[in-house]
Amino acid sequence: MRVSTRGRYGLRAIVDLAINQDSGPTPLRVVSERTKISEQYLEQLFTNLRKSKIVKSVRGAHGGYLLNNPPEDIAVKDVIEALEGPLAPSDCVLNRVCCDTNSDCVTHNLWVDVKEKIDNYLNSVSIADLIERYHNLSN
Amino acid sequence: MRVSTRGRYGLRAIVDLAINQDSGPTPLRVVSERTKISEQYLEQLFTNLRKSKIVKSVRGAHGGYLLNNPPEDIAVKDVIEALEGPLAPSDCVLNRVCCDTNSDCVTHNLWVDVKEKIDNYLNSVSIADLIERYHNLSN
DNA sequence: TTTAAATCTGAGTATTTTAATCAGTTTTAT
DNA sequence: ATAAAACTGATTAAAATACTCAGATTTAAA
Repeated sequence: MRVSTRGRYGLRAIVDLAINQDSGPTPLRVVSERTKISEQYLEQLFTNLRKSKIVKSVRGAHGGYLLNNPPEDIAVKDVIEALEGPLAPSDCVLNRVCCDTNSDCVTHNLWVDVKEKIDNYLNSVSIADLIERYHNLSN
Repeated sequence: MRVSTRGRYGLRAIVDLAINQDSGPTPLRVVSERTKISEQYLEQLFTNLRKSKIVKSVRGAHGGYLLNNPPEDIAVKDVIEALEGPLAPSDCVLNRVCCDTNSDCVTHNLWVDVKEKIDNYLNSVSIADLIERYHNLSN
């Protein structure tokens, strides 16, 4: 039950973008320096984030990435799903066909419920929330 | 964010044991037949379940496994943790040292909260609950 | 007292997933 | 022109997962 580095690194990168978004597009070189995530790995992650409309890109010299929406309107769930696909404790949660070849097997609904709990929570927390909570810690 | 087959298969095996526990110890051969999980893989899983006191074993001919407690008193969380160790969306949730080498990094508390949500839910559902919910579906 | 059914033990292996790199091409401000 | 940046697709290395294999040990019953 682990979120992969794609999701975790990507989320940290998005938070980094959010904090520094005033100064125009941020190149991945800079995000890489600040987050210590390799630039090439970030490129891979940002391909997904762009396709999912979490960020928009500015190509060429002085280009970089910008958030496509204000941090208040980006849920953590959006970012994680962009990078990892739908969260599912078990494959049977996504497919019609159940894990047990029995369409209403004993444990199927449990995993559906677990997914719902996680989805609801990650959908309730925005990038702005993360930043605010972080600042509150320092007080 | 997936529960491995260890956890999912193990849970199904425990439910199978719970349903059939009246008739004395159940050998893994029989659990294997009913659940379609290979007997050798079940052996591996039941080693963990026994060490975690979820089941007790009766060795020798006519032996098998029994639940160590009534199904009402076994939480799904107990079974999953016995088979997979503590659930953690990120390593930093378990270690003192945070993912970001910064002891209060932006995303750390998020993963702590996710773990808490999952733990609380899986702790609130017992094996007896699973069976009851399953029977209700058939009505 | 042999036999067969079962748990128990530890190793080994094949597959899949994850994490990351590599080698470029294309775009664009200066 | 040049340099800085996004973009693309392939490849590789490492780790985790999902098993299997080959036995040793225990015990009820014939």
